[in-house]
Amino acid sequence: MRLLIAKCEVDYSGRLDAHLPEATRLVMVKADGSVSIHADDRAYKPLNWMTAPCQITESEDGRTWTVTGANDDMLRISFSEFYSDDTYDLGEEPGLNKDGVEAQLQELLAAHPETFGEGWQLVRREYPTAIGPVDLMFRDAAGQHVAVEVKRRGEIDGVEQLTRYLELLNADPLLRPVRGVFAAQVIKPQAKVVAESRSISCQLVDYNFLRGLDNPEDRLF
Amino acid sequence: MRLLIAKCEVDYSGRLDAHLPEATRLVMVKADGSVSIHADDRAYKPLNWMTAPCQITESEDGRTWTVTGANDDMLRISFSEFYSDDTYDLGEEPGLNKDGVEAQLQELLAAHPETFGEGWQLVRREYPTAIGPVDLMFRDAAGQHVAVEVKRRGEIDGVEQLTRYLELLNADPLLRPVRGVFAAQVIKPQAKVVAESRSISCQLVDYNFLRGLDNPEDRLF
DNA sequence: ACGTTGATTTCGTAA
DNA sequence: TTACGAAGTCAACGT
Repeated sequence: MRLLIAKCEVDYSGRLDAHLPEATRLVMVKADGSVSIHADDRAYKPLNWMTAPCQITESEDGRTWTVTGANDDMLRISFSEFYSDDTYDLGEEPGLNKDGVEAQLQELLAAHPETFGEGWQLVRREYPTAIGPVDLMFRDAAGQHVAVEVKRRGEIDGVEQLTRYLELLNADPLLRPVRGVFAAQVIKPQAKVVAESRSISCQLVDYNFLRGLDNPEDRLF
Repeated sequence: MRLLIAKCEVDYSGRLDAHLPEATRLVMVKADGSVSIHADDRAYKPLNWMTAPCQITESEDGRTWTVTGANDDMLRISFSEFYSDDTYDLGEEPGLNKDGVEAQLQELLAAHPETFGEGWQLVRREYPTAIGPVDLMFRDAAGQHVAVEVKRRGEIDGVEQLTRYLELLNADPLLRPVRGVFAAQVIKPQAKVVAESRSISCQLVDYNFLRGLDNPEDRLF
């Protein structure tokens, strides 16, 4: 990884055109060739960047870099002053472990249909439809189909999604009638209102509790 | 801006839980207090981060940082070795100018109603409704109102948005009937299916061609 | 302060 | 490879 602190001007042209007037910034070149230009605020996002794979061409005097990427993307950096220029070997990145995302929630709910009610049985996860897969399809104690949309945070989008699925599923005489359940760790009031106005019931899910069912030793009490 | 190259282990807990095993990484602390941890690949995204506002607390021996943000977000960085530690004053960031985003597409389409058909006339941009502005409102050759939703990339969300507007507009006896057109540089197949099932027509837009109409000198041939 | 919308979104995953 | 949905989405803008 090469870290440059320098006064520079930047032009990007590709999916859009963008220009950065001259100022002092951090220019980061990573081992995969990617380049990013950071200002002294906003943790997450560089002002400009080029994702790998890309190629850096330096001008003879080293004052201009032309970075070309896929699809005519081009980044041009014109340096007017260098304050520091250091290169480091960081070695292998062992990678990030995440825990608590939607996929895990879906997995846990598939394994514990009783969360929704007695006698529920999983039909399948990612139940396919013409407009995409329904997260979970169950049959309730009475054998009626129930489509479940799983979200970490329940917002209106999720209700819209489930509504589209239900429209489609209820057009199928072999499945009809299909109920809908909107399951999430938190459900925004607006989403709840919209869901209920469409007879979709809402189910709050306790991720830590469900995880505890599978790993009783992790359980706190 | 403070740049640390160090061997470290990181734990994040907040909206999810995440763990980074020990490895050498770049830790960046910006002037606004935000912290990000970068590996030697992926231009754009840090492995872990904390957005401002947040507070950094160093342990007595300086080997552990606890960064706390809003909403119980916490990042804990445990350092085992420091390779470099430099602080720079970058000064003011004059800011980024962009060109070619949705706003421009909307502007170009407003100036060129013939993109949609002969005899179309613009009623107005950002046509106001109770649930927000419609990107473009036209009258077609027959004088019928047409609401246009403009996107750079046409996905299902945009169709939903337009659908909500159309519902509302068609409830107004002075406007009714209002047709809908979904205009984008690319339209995803699923979005197209949903749009057409609701009698919303799809219009692909060539940004460079439209821009060429206004700046004939830029045109290539 | 909150909600909505766009983004050079990026990133993962399944078809 | 493509296409779609999620993201610790982030960030800007309007109410």
